[in-house]
Amino acid sequence: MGAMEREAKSRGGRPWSFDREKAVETAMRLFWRHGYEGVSVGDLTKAIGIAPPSLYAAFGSKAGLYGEVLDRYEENFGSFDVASVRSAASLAEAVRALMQGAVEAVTHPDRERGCMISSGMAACHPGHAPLARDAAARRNVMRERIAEALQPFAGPGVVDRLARHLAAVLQGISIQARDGATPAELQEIVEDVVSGVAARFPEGVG
Amino acid sequence: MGAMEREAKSRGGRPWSFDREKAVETAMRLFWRHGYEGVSVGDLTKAIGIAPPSLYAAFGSKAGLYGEVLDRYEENFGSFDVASVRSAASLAEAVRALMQGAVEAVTHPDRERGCMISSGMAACHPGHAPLARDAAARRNVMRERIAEALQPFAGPGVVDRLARHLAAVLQGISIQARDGATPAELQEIVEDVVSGVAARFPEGVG
DNA sequence: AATGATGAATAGCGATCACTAAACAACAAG
DNA sequence: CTTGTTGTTTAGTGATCGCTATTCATCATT
Repeated sequence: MGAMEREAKSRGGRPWSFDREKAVETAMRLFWRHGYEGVSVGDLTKAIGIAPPSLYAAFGSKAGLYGEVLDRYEENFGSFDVASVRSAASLAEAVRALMQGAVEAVTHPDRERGCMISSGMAACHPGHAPLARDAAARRNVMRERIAEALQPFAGPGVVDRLARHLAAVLQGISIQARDGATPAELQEIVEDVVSGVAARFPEGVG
Repeated sequence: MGAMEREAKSRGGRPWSFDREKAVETAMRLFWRHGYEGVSVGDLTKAIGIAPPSLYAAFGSKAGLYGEVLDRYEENFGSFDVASVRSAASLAEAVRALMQGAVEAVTHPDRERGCMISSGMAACHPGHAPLARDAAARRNVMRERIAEALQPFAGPGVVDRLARHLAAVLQGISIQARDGATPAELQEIVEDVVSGVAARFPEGVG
């Protein structure tokens, strides 16, 4: 049984001179703002405060660090409040809860604007195609998570189709947030979508 | 009056060895697929079939060529069929015409998928910030054009707000088209948006 | 043909890219 | 201590980046 998880048992040797978590966080800030191709290894090492070999020893490659950043991003910012969505009183209210959370996330004053997953790695150098595929896969997962969260409110056909619709709106909201749209303006989009859903699915619970 | 347009009057000297229009088209294909930072000057000169100095003589810089590509892109693909939108029978039908055209554009089998403006230059190296600002400005113009096309169907408040909503959906549709969504799937998004608009603005003409 | 203007080709600029070999430093275990 | 392990440091690797000085080729004009 036991999941043989050996606690950070010292393996001997020189300890890390930098905080790995903080390094990922620093890299996230850079990648979030400038994208994968807009950040060089030199930018990363300078911001983290280490030399290139340390970065490669810890993360393998620039792409490896980027992957770890995306994992961390999804853990911290990529997931909406599923509970508040599923406990909504109607499909329209569930959509509102979901989208309001997203608007707050992409316009949070203390963070970079936009969503790393929604509008990240849209186009890139052919050599980075694996990263682009990974980004597309993460967008797909995001859409599936939206569908799951809406499960209680309608049948699978309606839910999957609506999830794609909402994913599109959220991706557009991410871009407009980057472009400087105000939270109020983005909230208007949310209200319009909610109104449309409410009109088409009046009060019903699947 | 007179728009002093002097026809391609030979100014003496060696003539261009390459077709400038075709060069822009070739560059467009590359930038469209791989983004600005994903295409090198070497890629461009190799694809066009010229040496770097010729590219710089003709376009000034990589960024200059990119700008010319975007101008050309907007002329050819960036504008929807305004006439068919404005001649629609209702606001909902106008929205359908507008969005259907966009879906066909971003999933055209003979062209690169997605929209260069909608999902281009979302994040980039700080040194390319002017290009990112230009891209954001073009997205803004796109939104204003949508609003203009919808003018006949509602008051300015409704139209501007709806234009932002539609712009977001179209930006998301561009990303999903790149990610491999089928035209039918994207068309479902359109129908959902149209249904919502129809429900909220029944048959009315502003 | 001679002249002047213009584009094209060769070759290479300095800078930066992602990445690493080799030597040193800091730990645990013996 | 010595030995082994591991991370850090210095100093670079070759490749590629966007771009250009120079020279040559091709045109219109004289």
